[in-house]
Amino acid sequence: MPSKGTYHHGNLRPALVRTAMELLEESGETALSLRAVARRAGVSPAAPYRHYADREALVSAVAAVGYRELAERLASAHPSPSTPQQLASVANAYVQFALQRPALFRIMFGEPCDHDNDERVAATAAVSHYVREIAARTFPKADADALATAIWALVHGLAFLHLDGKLDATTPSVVADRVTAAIHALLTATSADARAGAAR
Amino acid sequence: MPSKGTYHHGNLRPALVRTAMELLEESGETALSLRAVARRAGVSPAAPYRHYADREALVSAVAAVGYRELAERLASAHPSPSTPQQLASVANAYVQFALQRPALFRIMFGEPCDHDNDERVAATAAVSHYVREIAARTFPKADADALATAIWALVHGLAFLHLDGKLDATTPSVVADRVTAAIHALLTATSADARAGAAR
DNA sequence: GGGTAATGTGAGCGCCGTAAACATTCTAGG
DNA sequence: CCTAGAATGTTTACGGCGCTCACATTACCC
Repeated sequence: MPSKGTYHHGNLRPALVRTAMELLEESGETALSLRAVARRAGVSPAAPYRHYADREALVSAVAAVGYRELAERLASAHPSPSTPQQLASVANAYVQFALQRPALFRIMFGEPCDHDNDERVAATAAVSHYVREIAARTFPKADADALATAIWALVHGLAFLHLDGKLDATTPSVVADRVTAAIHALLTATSADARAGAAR
Repeated sequence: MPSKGTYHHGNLRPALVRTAMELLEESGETALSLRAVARRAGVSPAAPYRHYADREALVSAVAAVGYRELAERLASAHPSPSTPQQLASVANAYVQFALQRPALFRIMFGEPCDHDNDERVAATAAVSHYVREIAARTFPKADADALATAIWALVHGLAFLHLDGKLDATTPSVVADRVTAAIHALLTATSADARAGAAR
């Protein structure tokens, strides 16, 4: 039970990532400086170094919670998709996440990641595994790895192209339609399975 | 015919993008500072501001030549693809470009782009149009726009996932195989056309 | 040739990441 | 309980950055 003299913050480490997250949503990725985070957390510029080796380490921590939130979002779109439509809705959730939280998404994927961050590689591995599960469940006869890769890449690419305005996105619903259409095209690929499960 | 007293560089504007490009290849994107570019170009830190409004403007110029070089690369993979195999080879060129020049690729796609840069939007529009052409030629009966979007997204996503180590890439040839496999899956999608043109 | 626009310089502001030395608080072990 | 050390936070400082402004130099056009 802290909050006495305020010399020691009491719970800085998690507070830093939370603060960084807020700053990210409010002011974009360029504003995410270690000093700004410290300032907003009410602490001196050097304090964060007691908990994170450098700026990159903090950013990685933020990215890690981003991965978790993305995973939750996908799961809530559909807990365990096994039909093409369900797959499409998960794909949509992925792209919507990217569009609603562009700065976070860019931090997660838009810059080189240090491979020795366990928290981060674990989180991304989880997403990867999740996609693979979906692919295997939806198209049991297909090569799960290849299919999962293709699906993830397609969705990921859609997210990034929209994020960069390369696809003249307008409203979210237009984006959604486009995503669904693209997914639908891919689905038809694994013909045998798709014909059994797809609506049309 | 310059090179007298060296007060005036004589041709700074293009020299800046060239220098920036070199710096990018040698030292990565984080090292691409306006000051570093000016230093290497043998000019004072404030000089670039006579030619580019700010750092972002110079980066955009670099990105624009990146788009042109990417377009050349794709064209040289195959001038005007009209079969699935040719399409796959172009896709491979795209991913290889991303892996061989990661810093440039990230500058092109990994950060928000200002929409009022004519040079840049023109260049990206060219790539977009090129992809659409390929799609239309390879699968004349398909919805060219949707298909082009799906193909570009798939390839773009593959590039980025590899770039971020999300797909445990090993050798370039492994990457190539994966790209080809993914493309092949997508190709089968537009069933009617594909069955006429695909090798199997 | 001389005036004006284009181009480059220098000094300086405020921000950043990071390090080192120092201060305060927490926590175990005697 | 009390004290030594480990944690945690502060201060100060350094160099690099983007960017601006006043000024110097050069090029170009009448």
